[in-house]
Amino acid sequence: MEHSCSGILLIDVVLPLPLAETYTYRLPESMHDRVRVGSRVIVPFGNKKIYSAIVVKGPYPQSPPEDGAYNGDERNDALPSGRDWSGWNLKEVLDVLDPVPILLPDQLWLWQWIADYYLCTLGEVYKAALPSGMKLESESVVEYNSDYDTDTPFTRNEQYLLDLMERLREQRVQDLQKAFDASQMVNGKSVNGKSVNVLSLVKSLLDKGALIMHEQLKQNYRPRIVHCVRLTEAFFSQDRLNQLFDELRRAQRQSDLLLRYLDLSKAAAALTLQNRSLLVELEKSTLMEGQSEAAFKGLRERGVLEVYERELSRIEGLKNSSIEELKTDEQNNFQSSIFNLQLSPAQQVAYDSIRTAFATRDVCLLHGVTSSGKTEIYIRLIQEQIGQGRQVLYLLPEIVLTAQLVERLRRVFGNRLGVYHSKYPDAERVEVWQKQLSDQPYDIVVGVRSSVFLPFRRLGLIIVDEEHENSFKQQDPAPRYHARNVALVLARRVGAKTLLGTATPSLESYYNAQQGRYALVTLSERFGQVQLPRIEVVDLRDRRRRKEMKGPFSTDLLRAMSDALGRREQIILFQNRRGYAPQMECQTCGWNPRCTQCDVTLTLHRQSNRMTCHYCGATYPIPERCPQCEGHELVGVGYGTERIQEELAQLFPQARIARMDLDTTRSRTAYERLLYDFQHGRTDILVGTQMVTKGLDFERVSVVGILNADTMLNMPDFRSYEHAFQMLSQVAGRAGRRNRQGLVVLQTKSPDLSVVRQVVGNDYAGLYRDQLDERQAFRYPPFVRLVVVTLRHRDVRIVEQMARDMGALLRRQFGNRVLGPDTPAVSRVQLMYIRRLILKVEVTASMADARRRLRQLRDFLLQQKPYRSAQVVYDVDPV
DNA sequence: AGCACGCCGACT
DNA sequence: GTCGGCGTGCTC
Repeated sequence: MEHSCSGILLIDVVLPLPLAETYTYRLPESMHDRVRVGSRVIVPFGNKKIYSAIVVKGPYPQSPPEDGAYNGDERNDALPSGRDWSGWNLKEVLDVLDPVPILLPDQLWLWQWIADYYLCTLGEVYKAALPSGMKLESESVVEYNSDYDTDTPFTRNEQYLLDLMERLREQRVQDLQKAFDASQMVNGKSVNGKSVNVLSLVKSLLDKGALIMHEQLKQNYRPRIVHCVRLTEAFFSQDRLNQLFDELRRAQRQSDLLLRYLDLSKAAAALTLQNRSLLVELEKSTLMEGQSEAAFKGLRERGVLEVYERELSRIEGLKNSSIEELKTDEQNNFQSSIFNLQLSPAQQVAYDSIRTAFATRDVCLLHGVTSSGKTEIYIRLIQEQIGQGRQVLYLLPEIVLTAQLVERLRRVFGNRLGVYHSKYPDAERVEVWQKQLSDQPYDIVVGVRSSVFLPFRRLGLIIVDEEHENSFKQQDPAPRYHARNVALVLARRVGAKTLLGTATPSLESYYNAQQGRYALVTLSERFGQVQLPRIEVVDLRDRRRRKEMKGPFSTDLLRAMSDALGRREQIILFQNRRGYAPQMECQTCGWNPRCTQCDVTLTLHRQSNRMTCHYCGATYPIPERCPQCEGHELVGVGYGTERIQEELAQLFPQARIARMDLDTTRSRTAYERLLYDFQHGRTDILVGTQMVTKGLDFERVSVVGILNADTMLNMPDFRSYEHAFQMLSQVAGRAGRRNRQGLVVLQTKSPDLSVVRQVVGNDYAGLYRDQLDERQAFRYPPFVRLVVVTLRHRDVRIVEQMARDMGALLRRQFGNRVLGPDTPAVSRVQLMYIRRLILKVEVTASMADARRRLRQLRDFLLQQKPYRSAQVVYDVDPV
């Protein structure tokens, strides 16, 4: 088949690397018709590496016709126009992965917008945008050369490795050392306690030709295998099961798990009719949501349940189709109540207002107090969009995306709902992506930050729930994008509406609403006549003086807690520090252990019995004696969640206490189990960090304790009051569900701060007014845009000089809109010294112009000899 | 980001 | 004398 413009065709691609440029490759004739903008291709890059790259331009002829008839792809005008490659020996594309592009034109446009706005490269956006299973990268593999004739002499180690390689066949270079060491271990060899450098052995063997090396693409996509669970033959009888439940009287979790299995698999019907085929196939992961792995093991060992593997077709997940059928009675009731979803009068008014607003406006801010039932309104809006053949993207901050919410939405939307979550296996994300490209995409996708990158063909609405949450902003690797703002840009591009929902709007969004840029809908009534909690402020200094403190607990709080426990109600305690004690101190000389790589004190963790740096993650053993004075008494100072939990166990020995923080929620299952147990009343007190503040709905929580609000109130950040208000209001909102008013005990040393009064009075308007005045007076967002410039270098003197130079250069361009350089509170992380500058750009000024200058400045500075090994990071619109 | 190339310290 | 440390420059 002849392509319309035969001859040599080129394409420009972006690689998944932090490189500013696109790269041009020659497209072999056989691929001419199989590549389009948005396709992935395999290309060689550098000496040996192979990557999957994304086509951003072409295919286009090598030399444009004289008359200039060729315009390139009109959607990619923004990309650098082709240059003359004649005389160059361009590399060839090795393979085409997607004849049908995996990116839609609007997405590529969005990538470019993000790269421009957030001052990063397209490659960095590529890396963030695609699930890793879709970004292939090669790795070096070495192999025994069987054609090799053995007359060259080898050293003993070489011969040893060669023998090993003959047995192992293909090995990844990065795994070799491990394989070598392991083999030596088995053979009881020890080379004077010194480890052999395998890499150099490999190199000499490669030189001698005894080994051969080549590049291999990582096999990242595997067909998805799911583990399914079934009841064994032996227990497939009503009588046998009854007997079993009897045996399991003392194994609560096992019997719960079994009940759940019987429930979800519809075993009841199957058992009554003695017909196995009525059983619904059940994925292990579905069964295990919130359950204990140990309990599962128990049932397996009893021979009750068995596991089998099943390969899933790429698109049609078993999970979705089966879940839809799995309905317990409770769920069925819930479902019908959702389907004839009766909105309360207040909800109805809000819903109508949003619809009216959307008739003429593109963005609407829904300001609804905690527990006002925003989700029901979302569901209505989603149903409406689906009814019109449009798709919906529902963005949530990571932690709020719980099994709880997904199950609830799934009951309404069944297999029209997709979930895009970083804690799910990557294969799942790849599947969601592929499904979105298929002709039967999900109508609604619930997802975290990165789901703004998913392809949608008919996007009608983006819901950004908990709009104020800072986790929508990506912090560390570039692109440092804000998913809410990207969502707004995407929606405008594709003509979709955006709904921002929250109980505590970010100042920016509320300001935009006040300015008339967004419609504003307020929902100030809690759903089902639940009252807002009463907030009692406890003055820590006063209680300390009056000796009314037991460790970190005021007697006020303890009284409220024991009352609640007496009524069999639940309690949430919020302490924003994980670990046992945030600091350690020698009782004799006052010495504090510090991280060797960072400028911070170490946190004591009792669980691991080590000291941990919360900045770089390094851990250290606890020294026996103080290295400074030889003293023996090294004690933890202050309270982290671990210690709170421990003290509670002393104070309330009968209460069941659980802790929820980064350390107890490493895995998704652990996280879900904590929530599940709390929700089902298996836990009385839940102690936790920020995590407990996020949109979790529990029926029986009547007391919320904030142990120390001061850490939040004293942050040296112009947003600290805004953040404190958000966090305190959110955690307070967990208290008080049905028929009883909840109580929040807020402990602080500064009870008179206006922000504390505003939290108590649920006075968002007051907070907004105060903060806005301050932001205006001191020129902070939303009146200016900020760009934080961070400089890092291993050498203090260089970073300091560089910061001064950067300051001078910035001031030459931007005058007094520059603050700094400053030394941040944590001035060194992972051996890198840090300095910081802040640029304020008036919202009326051209941000595009400022960004261009910033790019130039960075390039210029990094070209200076002493600064080459420095890092310059721009954070646009920091949070 | 890799990776190769190139110039200075502690070891077979 | 060499191995190997990481500073520097390049990748279509």
